[in-house]
Amino acid sequence: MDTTATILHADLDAFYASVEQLLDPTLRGKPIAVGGGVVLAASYEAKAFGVSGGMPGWRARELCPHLIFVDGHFKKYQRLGDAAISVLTDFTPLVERISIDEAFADVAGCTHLFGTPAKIASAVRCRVRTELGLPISIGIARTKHLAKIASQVAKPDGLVVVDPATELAFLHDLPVELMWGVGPVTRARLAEIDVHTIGQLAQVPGWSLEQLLGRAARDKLTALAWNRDRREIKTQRRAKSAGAQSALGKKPAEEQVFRPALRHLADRIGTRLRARFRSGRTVAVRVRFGDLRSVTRSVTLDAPISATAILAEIAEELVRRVLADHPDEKIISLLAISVSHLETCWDIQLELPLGLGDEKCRPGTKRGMARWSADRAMDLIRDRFGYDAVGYGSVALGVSRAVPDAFRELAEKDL
DNA sequence: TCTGGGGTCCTAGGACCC
DNA sequence: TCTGGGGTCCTAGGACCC
Repeated sequence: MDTTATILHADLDAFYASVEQLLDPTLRGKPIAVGGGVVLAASYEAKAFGVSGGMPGWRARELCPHLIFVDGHFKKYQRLGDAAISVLTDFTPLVERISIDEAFADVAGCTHLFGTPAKIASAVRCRVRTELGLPISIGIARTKHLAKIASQVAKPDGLVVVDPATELAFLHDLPVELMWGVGPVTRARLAEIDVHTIGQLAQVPGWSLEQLLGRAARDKLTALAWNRDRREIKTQRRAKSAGAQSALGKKPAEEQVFRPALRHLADRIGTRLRARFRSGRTVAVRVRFGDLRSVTRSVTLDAPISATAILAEIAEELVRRVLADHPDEKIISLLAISVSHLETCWDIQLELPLGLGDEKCRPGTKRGMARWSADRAMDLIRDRFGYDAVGYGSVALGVSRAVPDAFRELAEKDL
């Protein structure tokens, strides 16, 4: 077993809000929120009032009357997030990016070049601060789980090293909600049996924990509470599904509402899939009603698909099924489509110029292949002239964009 | 004043096969 | 006629993460 702490977890502090304060110095030191209807990110000054991401704007203003709302500079987030990650990759190629603003790195192989992990982390923090102007917190430990917790403890703008000799002592005093996999529901369930710290969790008998949380959760949490995290750094991760969703406000549950919305979602997903020569066998829709309860329906096909029109037709049929099963629901507030069981079809790319489809990969029929080709032609036009140049544009469909596409793209994983 | 959008993983029941 | 058990896949719902 490794006895030295070489895993870094680096996490940009209040990332979007920090970028906005960087771009506009008059915002520094003030409570700000990126977004409007919904808070997408809050500065530390705003968090001090209880403002947090995902919160409705009116609620945030209620908590913090002087809160300043700013529009996001989403393209800049992507560029600065990439730049911060590339500071890490200047030290080691063993970097696992978790999201726009967060990554693990294993520096075991480069300490002879750059010094101790703590020294490397200090250098990373210094460079991100001076070159990009952003605060970043880093945790260092022997495992990913511990490093991640350490970076949370280090925030804001700090560095915490967990000495391998005192890991359990460090871990066991902390509240359970710092563990990866413990959210509001699990935290509340644990509180019912008077378990609040990771140390207390570690003492709960296995059968009791299984009864409370299920077997997988028990196994995961006991492993983490006893510091038996065996996860390795994964430099390449491909998405297992691709989806898109759109909040609608309160709309009547009718064809003329959900058809254009589903077209637009199917188009977004199809475009992404085709760009990476991916397609999927399972299509799922989610319909959220007026009271925010939601229902899903899915279907698994014999052959994978990626054509917008086919995706849209299947999604429409699934939504009709949902509405048929819930005849009393008159209002829908959100629609989502997700495609999973993804496969890669490189051969379709090679044969496209000849107008031929590979029997294994095409969606069922010649018609499917024709649609794929038409979609690809549209994709190529958009690559040159922009997304709205052609096709089922959201404007043409009367679909409102609650959130800019640039923001959506920040959360997309590699297909 | 009523809550965004991108994902992953687990559970439980049922169908179906051997 | 009733009995058995294991494995895989699909579906719906839910918790969680960023």
